[in-house]
Amino acid sequence: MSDESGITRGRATAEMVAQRANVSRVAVSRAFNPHTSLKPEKRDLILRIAQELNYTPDRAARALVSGRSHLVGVIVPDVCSHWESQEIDALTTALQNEGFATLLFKTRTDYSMDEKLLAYMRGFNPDSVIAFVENVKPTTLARFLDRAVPIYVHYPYPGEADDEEAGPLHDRLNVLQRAGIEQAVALLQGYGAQRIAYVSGLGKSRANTAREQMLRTVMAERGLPPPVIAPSDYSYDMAYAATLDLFRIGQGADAIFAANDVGAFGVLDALRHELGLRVPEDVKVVGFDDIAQSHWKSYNLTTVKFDLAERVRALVRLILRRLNNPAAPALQETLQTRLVVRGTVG
Amino acid sequence: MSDESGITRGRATAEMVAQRANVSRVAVSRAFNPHTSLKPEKRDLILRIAQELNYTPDRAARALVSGRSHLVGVIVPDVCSHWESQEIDALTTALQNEGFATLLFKTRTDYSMDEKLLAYMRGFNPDSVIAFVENVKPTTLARFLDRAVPIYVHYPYPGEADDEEAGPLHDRLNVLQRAGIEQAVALLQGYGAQRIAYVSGLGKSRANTAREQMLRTVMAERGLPPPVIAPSDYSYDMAYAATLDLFRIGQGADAIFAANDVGAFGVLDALRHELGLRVPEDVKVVGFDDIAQSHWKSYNLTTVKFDLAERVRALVRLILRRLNNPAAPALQETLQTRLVVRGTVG
DNA sequence: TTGTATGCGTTATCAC
DNA sequence: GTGATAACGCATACAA
Repeated sequence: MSDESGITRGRATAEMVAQRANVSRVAVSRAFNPHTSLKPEKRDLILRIAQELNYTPDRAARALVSGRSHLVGVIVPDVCSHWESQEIDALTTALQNEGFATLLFKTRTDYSMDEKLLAYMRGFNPDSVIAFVENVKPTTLARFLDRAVPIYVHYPYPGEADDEEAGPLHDRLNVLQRAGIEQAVALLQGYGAQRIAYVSGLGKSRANTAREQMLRTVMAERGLPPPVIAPSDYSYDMAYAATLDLFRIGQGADAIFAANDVGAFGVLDALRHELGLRVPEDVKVVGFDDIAQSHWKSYNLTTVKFDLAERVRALVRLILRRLNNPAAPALQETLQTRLVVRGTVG
Repeated sequence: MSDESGITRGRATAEMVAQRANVSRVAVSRAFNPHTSLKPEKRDLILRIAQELNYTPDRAARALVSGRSHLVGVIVPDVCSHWESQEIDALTTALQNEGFATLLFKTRTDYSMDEKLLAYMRGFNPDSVIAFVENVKPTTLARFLDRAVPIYVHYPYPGEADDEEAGPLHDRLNVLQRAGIEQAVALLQGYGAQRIAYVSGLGKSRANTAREQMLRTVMAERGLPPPVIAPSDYSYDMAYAATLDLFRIGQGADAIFAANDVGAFGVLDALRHELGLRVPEDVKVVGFDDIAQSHWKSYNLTTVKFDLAERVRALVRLILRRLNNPAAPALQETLQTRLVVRGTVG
């Protein structure tokens, strides 16, 4: 617009940098792509002038021609859910270090990931998409994201991992929950618990059903009666109410396994502040996730831990490997769990 | 690539839709821009075929020509900080409804928002940028984001709001903290508290210093001695430690005002679980934010509330109004605070 | 209402 | 090592 005035208003372009440096437009492009060949002094000059002019290559234009947006879509039902906010935080940091940016999308809280959202997201051309929501089929995801690489977080059912010799159909992160759950049940058993209840997560969620199945399997293996299921939805309030029901309407329990830490907090508060029970003397409690709040004194929760840092590293590895080699067969990473012992079992 | 095969591999393009619908490429573009003129039946046909082919306009290409990326950059030091995660969540939902997407960027935790990040962010061409970090100068933000509109969240000092007749220099959201703080101090005073301590947030943060100044002003107005300052950094752990110091090394207090709710949780746990004091009988506690956890039974915190929904609506209004009228003078919105009374004062 | 031509800022493909 | 030229996918001014 005001090109003729010599004053740079608005965004600087490669053309403008080229003019000031007395080089071609293409040289400027090369200066910003390390693997290209360009005389070092020339590159330095260009980069210096670029900085003076406050120039950065436009990623939209770059995406158009290179097919890489350097955007990673992340789909979550709830950013403020504790575990997810911590994962988003770590993921964003990691992606930023690799030259990517996190693009956030929210689903409805009822987990109904509709095609509308996927179509909407596709418009932004993410290079990759990570779905925290377990109930979206990888095929649906893939159908809507032709260019993007979906990463699927998978929670195998007991025994399922053994059938995987054929290899997965889609890139994914397998979260193996057995180790942590076994350790938790052993600890509860060691302290004399017999009647173990499970305050569930959202019924539809695969993470929840896999967790419940695994608990059931492990308890059976160790000679315990099947767990009593108290239906909940991962939330504090619902877990609180479910615990009241369990003891007022149901038969109570020696120990409660919550589907996540936030739920465990609801269980603890219901036991202590409304039912007048002591933890761990009267009832023992175990959670799932090991979020930052779990070590707070009011809760000091014994819980099954995912290693967040390792989980994020695995996700980033999956993304980068797929981007570097689009034709490679489906990739897979696995993540273990383990028990963190604190004050709610003893 | 395999255009000739008739099988649509990879991303569908407007050209392909046009061919199938026997219309020009431009008609397809028009079909997706409601304000353009196109015969309704033709538009319907195009949209139907687009859906069949799984076509969505490429926003990168659209951004290139329209100058609108429909991306809103959000800069945060910590996604998992409770207040911020709730704000990001609400903001993402609201933006999504308006056709925008949230682009997340993380600063260092020491709040050193360096120019490197801003240059990095600029590459993605956000239409607007919201900075939660208070210590970045609006002018710096504006310098790096020629095309984007920075929205600045501002916490006026006591009395400062009166000088604003000249109008602000940048679009911003003013958070007026006086009302909520006044109500809190009045309540504390009503229950006989005299020696009030302030467990601070991060010293450098403007939100914190403004909060502290306002508390000091209000207390002076109401004839109370100045607050004892216990330095902290918004975190649970640091607030916990600061509280121990306050009572073991310092002179203690009748009431503690924490700079945020999470800090208040640390204060509560330190008082109850380590110092053996009762709340509210021995010490009264007030927080700031009213995050979702504040109503949990273990804390049940009396706190000064921002209305999250209103705050997000104000931010979205600012963004849209600026985008619709780039030449308008600096815009401003204000947000009030108020006290939510629960169990930690009484 | 519709189609043609042009340009957005960049990278890839060629030449040299 | 370097520069011209052609895409990338879309929206807009203009002409019809």
